[in-house]
Amino acid sequence: MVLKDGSFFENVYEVVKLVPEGRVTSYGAIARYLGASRSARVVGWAMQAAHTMLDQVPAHRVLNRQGMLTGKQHYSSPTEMQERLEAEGIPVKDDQVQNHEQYFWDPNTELL
DNA sequence: CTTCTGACTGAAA
DNA sequence: GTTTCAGCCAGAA
Repeated sequence: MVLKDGSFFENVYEVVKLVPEGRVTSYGAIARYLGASRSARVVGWAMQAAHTMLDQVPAHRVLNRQGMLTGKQHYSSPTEMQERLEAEGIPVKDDQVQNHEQYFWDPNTELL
């Protein structure tokens, strides 16, 4: 997989864009794929910047390791993220994805 | 320059 | 099972 040798953010965006529809991933998985397994925070922080990016980044598919919609609070509407996930066939309850392991998409394992 | 914060994670108690 | 602590990095004040 050829990643852009630009800023760390672009790498994050690229990976997030690679997330298949109906699947979800975690900040740590992305961070680890980029070689910064302990920089998951920066990934999440990059998501915040993604909101200002012209490129559409499916940040709604990025959750924490618990499968909880930690970032829904940062969306235009707190329900946008949940509804969007449900629209892709991902059941969400109490800000938490049901069977998140089933929908989990690890770039290190799936994408390789 | 220093300090703080954060859409996180993993280990330790 | 829960709660707490430390580490990591980029940007803003």
